[in-house]
Amino acid sequence: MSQPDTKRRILDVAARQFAERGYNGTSLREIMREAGVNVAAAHYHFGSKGVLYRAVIDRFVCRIREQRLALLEECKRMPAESPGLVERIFYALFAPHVHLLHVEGGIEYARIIARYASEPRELILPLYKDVFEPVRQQFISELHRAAPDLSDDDLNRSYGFAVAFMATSLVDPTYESHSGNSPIPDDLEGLIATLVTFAAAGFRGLMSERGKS
Amino acid sequence: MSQPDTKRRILDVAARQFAERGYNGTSLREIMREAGVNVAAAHYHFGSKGVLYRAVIDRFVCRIREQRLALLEECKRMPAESPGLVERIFYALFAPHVHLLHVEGGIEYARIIARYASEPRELILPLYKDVFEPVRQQFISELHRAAPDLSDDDLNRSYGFAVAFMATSLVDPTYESHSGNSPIPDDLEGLIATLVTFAAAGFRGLMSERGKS
DNA sequence: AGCAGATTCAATCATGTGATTGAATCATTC
DNA sequence: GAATGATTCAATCACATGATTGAATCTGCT
Repeated sequence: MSQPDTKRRILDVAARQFAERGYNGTSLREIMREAGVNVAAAHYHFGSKGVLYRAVIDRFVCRIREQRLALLEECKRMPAESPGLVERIFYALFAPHVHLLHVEGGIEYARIIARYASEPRELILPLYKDVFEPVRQQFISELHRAAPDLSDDDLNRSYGFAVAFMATSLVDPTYESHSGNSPIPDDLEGLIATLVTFAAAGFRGLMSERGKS
Repeated sequence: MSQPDTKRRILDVAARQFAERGYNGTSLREIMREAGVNVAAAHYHFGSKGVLYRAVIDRFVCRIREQRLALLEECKRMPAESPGLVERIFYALFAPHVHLLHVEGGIEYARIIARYASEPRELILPLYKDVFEPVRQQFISELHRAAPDLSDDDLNRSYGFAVAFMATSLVDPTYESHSGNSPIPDDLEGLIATLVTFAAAGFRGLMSERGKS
């Protein structure tokens, strides 16, 4: 390679711009200008804008999936009635995502994921089928084991709630305008603890509410 | 007017398309084609694409704000130690939004709000300052009254969590692919109850967690 | 040195974009 | 029924978009 690591530089700049303005709000030309490369290089290395988008995500999505499933595996070895099981399940969901923020490029990934549901369907659907849906099923079945009385609908909703506020809490564009701080604190472990406490308590709230009548 | 209610038809079609593909994914030409009107009509009636987007939102955003503040007013008249106060606060946040789904055009509005944070900054920032931020402050101060020991950070996070999963739970594009159902159930009251239970329990979980050490 | 394959480049294609213009059409009022 | 103002229209502007091409350049190998 003449330029050192052109491909990597494209990926870095693309990640930042996709995170900032979304897929439709970002143009290949703008990416390549910031990366200092010709527009054709993007097509040479990736083939199309859509493939580039997917490549940006693929740099992180697999590692985080592995970490989640590994943590979930530990949960599976716990008895269903273990006192902290629900907390551990949500920890397995949140921790790998939050820990990514201390990794180079992790913030960009988190912001891309936060706007994931708003991106063009044809872009996100294959990603969902390949990666997110299998993970989701594992979590749902583990949540079911922890709360066998909850309906499928309640389980699906709870998981959706957790994913939703995990993703958006890290990137809330309004957070800085009311609180002075960035939505991403220095104390990542504290943030994870807050996420886990809220999600587990909410989930347990549903459990006891359904147990009433 | 020659065509009956051209302006209204533009707003309806624009709402559907903005909800489906977002601001950058939607073109004026596509809107006007579906509405059966000339492109220039959009500029005649609204002035620009950005103003049209704002007009689409403004049709609903005020009514829902009034409803929220009215419900919150009732909370303010309750003593801080009232047993169901937290639930009523979150009810005031969720119910007006969910009830919108039974109103003509309400689903489109909900979907637009769900992708709100992903839209271009210059579009959403004025809307946030004008409408969402004042409402947010009222809710935060009421949550503070219900939980005086929680830090500002916890209050801000809790409110952000609640808004996040309220908005996304109604429009999750993947919901139909795992559960058979639409994310919007027939039983809106049941959905509201689920949202309230989860949010209030999560919030109370934070309260008791912070009270420990 | 010279070859071959990988990489980068400027230039261009076809299409789509928001916006604007000025003429045509409509509805209303006197 | 003519005049007036509101509305709609086809046509066009200036520019941005993703993609492609073929020539130039670089790199590593013999």
